Parts: sequence; C-alpha cells; structure tokens
Amino acid sequence: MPTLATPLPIAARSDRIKGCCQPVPRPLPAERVERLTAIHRALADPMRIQLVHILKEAAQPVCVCDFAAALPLSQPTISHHLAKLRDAGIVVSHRRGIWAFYELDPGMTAATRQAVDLVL
Amino acid sequence: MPTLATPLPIAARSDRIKGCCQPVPRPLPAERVERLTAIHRALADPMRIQLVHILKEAAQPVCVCDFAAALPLSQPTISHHLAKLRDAGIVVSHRRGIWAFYELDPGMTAATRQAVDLVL
DNA sequence: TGCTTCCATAGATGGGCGTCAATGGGTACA
DNA sequence: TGTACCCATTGACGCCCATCTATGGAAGCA
Repeated sequence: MPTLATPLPIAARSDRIKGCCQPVPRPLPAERVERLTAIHRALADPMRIQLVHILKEAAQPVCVCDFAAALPLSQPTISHHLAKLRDAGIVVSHRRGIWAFYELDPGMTAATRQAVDLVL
Repeated sequence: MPTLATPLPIAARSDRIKGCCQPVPRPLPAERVERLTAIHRALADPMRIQLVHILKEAAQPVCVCDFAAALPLSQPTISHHLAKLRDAGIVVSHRRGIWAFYELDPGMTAATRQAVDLVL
C-alpha cells in the first residue's frame, strides 16, 4: 500500500483487495471513449494530417485531383484517407459533375474542431 | 480543370501538368507532421484514453498497481501503454521503492496539452 | 541470504491498417 | 453511341500494434 507521503511496509496491506494506493475514479463511459479514440485515430496518420492541413488553408472546397497532385500517394489511397476523415466527421464531400470536392465539416463536433485546430 | 464558380469542359486543360483545380498550399514540414501524428497515435487507443483520464482526475501521482486494478488488462500490457504515453511526452514516471508512479508531464507541449484536454 | 512483491522487458500471436494495382460506376463530350 | 476522364471500391500484401505468457531485475523484509 504505497503512499507518497508515508509509504507503508509491503506486508501492511491486510485490507487490500484490488489496487494498493488510492481509489481510482470512475472510468469514462464507453461511448465517450469510443468517440475520443475515433477522433485521434482519424488524425493518427501523416497523410491525413496533410489532407486536413490543405483543407484548412483552402478558401474553397478542394478537388480530389488536387490532393493527388500534392501528395505522393496513388489516387485510391487518397480516396481511402478522405473516406476515413469523412467517417470521423471531419470532412464532408459533394460531387460536381465528375469531380468530388471535400471541405472541413461545418457541423464538426466541438471536440473534433479542437483536434483539427492542432493541425498547423 | 473544375472550378466551383464556372466549371470548364474537361478538354480545356491544355496547361494542366499536375492537379486541376486550385494551387495547393505548401505541405507541413515533415517534423511537424511527425509530432502531430505521434500525439494522436498515442491517444488513439481506448485504454490509453482511460489512463489519461485517471491521471487527470488524480490529485497525486498514480501507482501502476492502481491502473491495473482499474482496467481489465494484464500488468505488462498496462506497462506497455504507460511507456507509449511516456514516449509521447504525455506522462512522466518516477520510482519510489518498488513502486512506480505516473503523472501527467508538467512540461507538456502546448499541443500535447490541448490534446489531453480533450479527454473528459 | 533467501523470500516476496512490484514493475519492465522479451517473445509470440492475432487483428487492424496503409498502400497499390485492377476494376467498376458515373459523367462529359463528340 | 462511343470514348475519355474522374473517383470509389475491391482484393491482396506487408507492416505495425495490442495483448498475453514467461522471464528478469530491483527493492523491501525476515
């Protein structure tokens, strides 16, 4: 039962059942954890960071072909990353003719917005 | 050469070399991208989110055995996650006797701090 | 010294993820 | 109708990661 102030002998843990030092706070709800994890997982890739950076700098929605011109990735891979960002609620897409344009989701969650703000 | 205002015919792309729509901003420096990716990758796991949550709630440094009591993970796995958080500059550890205590890194980067603030 | 306890590391394993080539669907233009 | 072009999806491959069991190192106590 180690204590920062007065560490007790190891043997003095007769009342110990689980843990040893301090009571642990109630864990975060699973749903909340899942949302936080999803946000970070979506941004835990260098190429997706670059995609978000491009979208933050752009004044207008960005065509997929421009992402392909800016990054050393094949077109399917870029499409894959953009889909990940869309599933995470970070970007939205709309087609115009044969082209697909992406922009940061205006209805982004506050937490998501705060995570995106880190990209700069 | 699609434009949002006045989309041009596909054939009208005689000057196209790479890309088609708008000029893309200069990509973020590789070092900056690496740092951002590392922060998000460190938090892109549900158990590490819980670890950070416990540390945010705790008034004192937390013993490893308390993490083990709070989470449904084996002790080596918890040690593994704590090492990941330490490598990311999120937590620091110090031993006291046979125990190891962890706390949020007081010298955390501003960006890291902002990411940790999301956990609640 | 020997025993116990706590924590970290090593090795192994299964699953998830990033990437590409190939393919398909859909739109524009002749 | 046919052709060219853009984008998304699929399948495959390789790598990283989360997890466990087993082991080792370090400190306290008898």
